Amino acid sequence: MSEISRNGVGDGGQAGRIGIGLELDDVHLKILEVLRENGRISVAALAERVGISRANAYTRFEALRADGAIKRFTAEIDHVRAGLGITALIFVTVRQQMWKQFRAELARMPQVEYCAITTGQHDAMIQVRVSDVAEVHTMVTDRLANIPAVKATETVFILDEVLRRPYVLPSDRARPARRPAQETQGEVPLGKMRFVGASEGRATLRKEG
Amino acid sequence: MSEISRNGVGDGGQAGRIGIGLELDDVHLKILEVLRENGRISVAALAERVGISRANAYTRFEALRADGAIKRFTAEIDHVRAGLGITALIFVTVRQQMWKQFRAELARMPQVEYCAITTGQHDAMIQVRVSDVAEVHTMVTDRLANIPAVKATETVFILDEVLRRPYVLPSDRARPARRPAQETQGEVPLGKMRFVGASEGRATLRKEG
DNA sequence: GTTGAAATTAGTACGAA
DNA sequence: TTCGTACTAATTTCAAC
Repeated sequence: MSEISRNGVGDGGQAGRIGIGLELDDVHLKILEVLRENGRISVAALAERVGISRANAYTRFEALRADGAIKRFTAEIDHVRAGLGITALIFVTVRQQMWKQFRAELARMPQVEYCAITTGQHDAMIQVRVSDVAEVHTMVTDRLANIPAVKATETVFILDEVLRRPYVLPSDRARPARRPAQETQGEVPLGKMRFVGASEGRATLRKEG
Repeated sequence: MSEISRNGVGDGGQAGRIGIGLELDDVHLKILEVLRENGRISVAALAERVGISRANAYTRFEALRADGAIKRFTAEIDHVRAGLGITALIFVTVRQQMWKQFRAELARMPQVEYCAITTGQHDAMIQVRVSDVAEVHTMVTDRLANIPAVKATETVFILDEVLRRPYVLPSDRARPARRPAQETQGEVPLGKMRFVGASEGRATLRKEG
């Protein structure tokens, strides 16, 4: 139910300022690294693992929280054990200028775990978790189809979740500089690698919601 | 990097056993509910919020952990503030019987936050977080395209993440029984609601990886 | 499954480097 | 800023009920 940060594709090129507030240094990143693996670690143990004093750890911990770099702490739950063995992705085409309504309806659907607005053929992708396949059908034909904002949907099932990392951090990609790209440029069938941009009028969608 | 549980679409219809081990009752679910919102809450405070004794809370907390219903605790990090402002979805068509290789390569790509095997037109969806759009291009044409297992890709960008719930739980959908479906059946353009099954041979893919 | 008291640990405050 | 220490509050453990 929480609004989360925007991934401005438009302003991403400039990069530069990481946050309006806190400037994250290596120590901050290391704290985040530890915390995403073990969200329940004590600040004392955190300080030791990062190699700073307890007082410093408390200060930085609070700063990261206050700044919003850490949004919240959560338990990762095994949805299958919790009785929600079915996961589906529903790609939604949304009628323009009806995003506010769409978002409001989403908030009222507890089965929805994630929703992102995307470029490409569809306008949004939502991930739902339910107990059986019939419920997916009910959701799509009963709930989504009744939202005027929804023009069309396409549903696929998730057969297996191969990989889930708590959160990717910049420090993860400690690659030795940028790799020379020409080693592959010649032999790779680039034609099979499609990038799908937004359809017309989508650039303004974010402002409406 | 962690393998996570399978969502067996095939065995989902039978439902029934939630986990081999622990049978989750209402108290367990309430504990999970609290924990997914606040992963750092003390067990003492948890006990109070759930309405049980502390000793009981400790017992159940440990049981949930041991059983695997709680997989881990993690900090939700604002990727934009962390310097990874670009999120993209890459839909991948994987050459059959090369899943093991595909998974191995995935594990070596730190930008990948999530990967799921899906039914439908493509075989897998991966979500990546990077600092700029150029890095997406590099990833797709440089890394993914070099994996023999990858037949084709389709990339879309995430413009906005509208909703993210820590984890959906069965107790969320406290709907008053099953809603009568006929109220909508007549008027909804069901033709616009597509369900996309797996292409041939996909049913066996999970065993290979 | 609950309560209460001991042992441990966490969180705060503050002076010094 | 960061560190180290001392102080206070809270949590966890363990016992008996």
